[in-house]
Amino acid sequence: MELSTRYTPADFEAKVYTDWLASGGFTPKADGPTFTIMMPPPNVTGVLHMGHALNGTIQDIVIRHKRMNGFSALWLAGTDHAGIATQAVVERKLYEEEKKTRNDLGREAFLERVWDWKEKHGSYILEQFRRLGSSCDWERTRFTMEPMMTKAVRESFVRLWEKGLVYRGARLVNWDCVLETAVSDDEIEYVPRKDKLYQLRYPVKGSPGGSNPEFVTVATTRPETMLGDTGVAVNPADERWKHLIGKMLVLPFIGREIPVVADETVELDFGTGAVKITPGHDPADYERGLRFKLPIINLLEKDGKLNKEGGPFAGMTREKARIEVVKQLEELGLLGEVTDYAHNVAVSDRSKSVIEPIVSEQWFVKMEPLARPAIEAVKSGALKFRPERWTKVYLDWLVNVRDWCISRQLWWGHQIPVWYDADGVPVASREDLPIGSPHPVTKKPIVRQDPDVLDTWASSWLWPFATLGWPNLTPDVERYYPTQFLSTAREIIYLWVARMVMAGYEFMDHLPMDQRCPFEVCNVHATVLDSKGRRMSKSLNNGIDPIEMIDKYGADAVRYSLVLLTKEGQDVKLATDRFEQGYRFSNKVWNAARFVLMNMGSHAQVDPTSAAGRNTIKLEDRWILSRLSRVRAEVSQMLDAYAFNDAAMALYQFVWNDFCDWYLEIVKSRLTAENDPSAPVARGTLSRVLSDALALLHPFTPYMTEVLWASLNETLGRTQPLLMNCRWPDGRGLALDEEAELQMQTIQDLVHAVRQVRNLTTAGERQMLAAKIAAPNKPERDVLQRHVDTVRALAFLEACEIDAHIARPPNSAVAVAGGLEVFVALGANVDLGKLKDVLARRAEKVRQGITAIDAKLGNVAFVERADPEVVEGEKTRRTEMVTELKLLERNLSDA
RNA sequence: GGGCGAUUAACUCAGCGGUCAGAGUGCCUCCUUUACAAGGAGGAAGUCGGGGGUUCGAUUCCCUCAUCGCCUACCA
Repeated sequence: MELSTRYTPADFEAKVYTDWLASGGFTPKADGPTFTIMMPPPNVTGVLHMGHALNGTIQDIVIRHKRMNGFSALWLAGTDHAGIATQAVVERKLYEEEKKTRNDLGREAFLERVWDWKEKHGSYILEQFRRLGSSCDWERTRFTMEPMMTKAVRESFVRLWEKGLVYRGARLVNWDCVLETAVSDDEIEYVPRKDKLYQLRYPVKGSPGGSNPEFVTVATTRPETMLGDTGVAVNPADERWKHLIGKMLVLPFIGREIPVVADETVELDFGTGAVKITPGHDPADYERGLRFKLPIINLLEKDGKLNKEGGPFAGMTREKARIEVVKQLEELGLLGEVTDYAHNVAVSDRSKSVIEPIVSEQWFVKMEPLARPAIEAVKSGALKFRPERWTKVYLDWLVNVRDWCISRQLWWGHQIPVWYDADGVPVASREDLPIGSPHPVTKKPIVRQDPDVLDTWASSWLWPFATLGWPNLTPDVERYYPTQFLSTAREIIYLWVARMVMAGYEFMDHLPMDQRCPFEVCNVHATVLDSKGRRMSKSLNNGIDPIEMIDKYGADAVRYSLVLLTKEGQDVKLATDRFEQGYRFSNKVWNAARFVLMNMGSHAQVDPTSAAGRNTIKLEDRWILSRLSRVRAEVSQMLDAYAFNDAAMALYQFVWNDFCDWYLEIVKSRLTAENDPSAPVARGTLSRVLSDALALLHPFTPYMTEVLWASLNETLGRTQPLLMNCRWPDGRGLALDEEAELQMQTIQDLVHAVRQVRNLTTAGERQMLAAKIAAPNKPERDVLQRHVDTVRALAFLEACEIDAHIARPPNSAVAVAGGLEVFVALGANVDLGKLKDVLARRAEKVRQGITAIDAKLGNVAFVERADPEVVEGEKTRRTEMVTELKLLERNLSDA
């Protein structure tokens, strides 16, 4: 295949993906140990954002790495029906296009619309994951509302029901008056708002009327809720109100008599020190109400209008009622101060309407018994968080876990599998109970199913096993559960992660306890922020579209950039130009591969690790193979430890710095020279290093490496499977070669010094590109003399003389590298000031270094207590520095 | 109010008890040499947020303060 000079991913990404699918796709092989990842199912309404792209990249790196390591690797994807979000999307569309509400259509017809929408748009985000290169087993793609999930949801619900963990009760829930549904605490956001703080006066029962009645003054931001007040709380230590504790107040408008109670949680210095208690519409008051056994009064209809409990205000919207209540209190002289007040208001995530806490009949799940094993899971080490600190977040939530309100007044979702007889006796059932059929317990006819649906998380908490076929103990359940790795965003640690762990322990009870935890590792990935450090959000319109970036730079570049930028779990500020780093790297690999390929052809190759290879191998070959050996081991170990950033960095440096900057440059002359006896082994080394490097890079940049792999196979006439299905490099024949690395280091230091001095002068100032090098140290001198051609080529020299001692030529530029001196002769009238400055600066730095070391070595405590190796190291370094300083000083005085 | 994280080069970030503190970008100088100019060679650039402490030794560990961010919480 002809490779373009520039890396153009758009040319091949789609084709490569097709090839992957054609080769059998990403279905895990039937044998071998398994490794499973469950993708957090994105909302069907979702569009890929940077967080998804990062998380998709992480999971794909892991699964490809495991696949190459011989695991039967399953990455299962799917989407979440996302109750409120999806229903809202379809409702909005319905209204925009037909001016109809869901009630106009009726439940069944509306649900058909939602399914239509899902069929049309529901795979969009998974297509986007595919563009990223995600190697999910698409044959096993799931949806949280498909029949097998429904079966699992019912099974889990009925089991909890049978254990007495499901209960129905009048409880305070967050009510969305626009969507007319309860929403969980997790679906609420708090927005700062400027409101008024009103003081209301409640007359004390039996106090003299007329001009000087006695009042208790309370403060509130929601005066209309006073209609539902059933008490007033004061702090028992409050001198202002103490004497009224136990007295009754008369609630204006309603005339209800309500007690003054003593409650230590009332702040003395906020408002008036007296708190109205509205158990029906305030979470804190609800708690207080329970404590003091106060009646609960519900003031609101489902749409937020006041019901008959609102007395004269019944039928008004809550906004109107607020205005009216205040007005009429004022007229009665019962309104105290009104002050400006800034506070946070709870708003529904979906509808953005103000949340009303409201008492409502809901289904709940008792969480405490479920939480216990989930807590134990982290304590026993069965579950590990990465970064570790998230363990605490997880535990804090579980230890203080509150019962889970699982009913939602929506249509889109799993309808609660509870049926009632005519007396309203509920029963949960795995199978539908048709109307008229006998109630399994009371034997009376069933009259209706509960109209509510379950919270979305009541299906997604079953994701790790329901997607495999549970409650049936299918071969997939047996084989792929429990999973090994979960990667997700921090904000769903409670919503999803903790609940999956609970579900695993609760429902996978055919397994022993130590095999029930649904995943071994929970990786909490970084949050991607915009360049100013704000969250990327639709409302701010500050998001960077990953697909746009893929179009521009390629999926590999997007993946590599994200991994290079995100150090495990640490938030990352992102700007579009950051993707250039990944692109440049991809381009570099691409071109390095092109270079290798164009030097292969039909030329002879010798495997550098073979006996024949060892006869003709040269220093640079040994060196790059040693570096390869090192990076292979490091990357393997880092990926096993899920240290993606470290692994990507190590590969970046190996490919760019070691392979491209040094090895390719050194080896060029051997490849172009005619009949160089060391050329075949150079080619062998090139193809070995490229092969291994492509394989090591494959999990990170799957598309590009696959194309280059195919080209390499073609050029070498190799028959090899797709790189995706190849084995992870095993390091066969490779070993660390300390000697080669040390000798190359000497060459690199010298080349660097020559380039330095070269670049201090212009072409006109140099008589010729000739350097004289003084290397008094024999081992160094031998290495350099043996590789003088390499030095000459890399330092762009025409001539190079290396000797033990060389007198400094007149009018020459000097560089000092360790114990080496480099001289480049210059023309007669060249100003050497610039060169002297460099030497002087360097000398100063070395002098400071020596002073610092002397201070350490002069410190008795250091010499006695520090690690002997450290002391020895300091001494060695001192000797080297002294040598260098001498050379620097000599050359400074000469010049 | 509690908890967590961050503060290192102009910018974005690594490092995290002991080699004169690193990368990418940007900046300066030079180079069209046949893998790559989205490249190559070289260079400048940092009292590692402030203050204490532990230690022979602190950017690294502890305390504290400051600033920014996130999560949590019943100040009505």
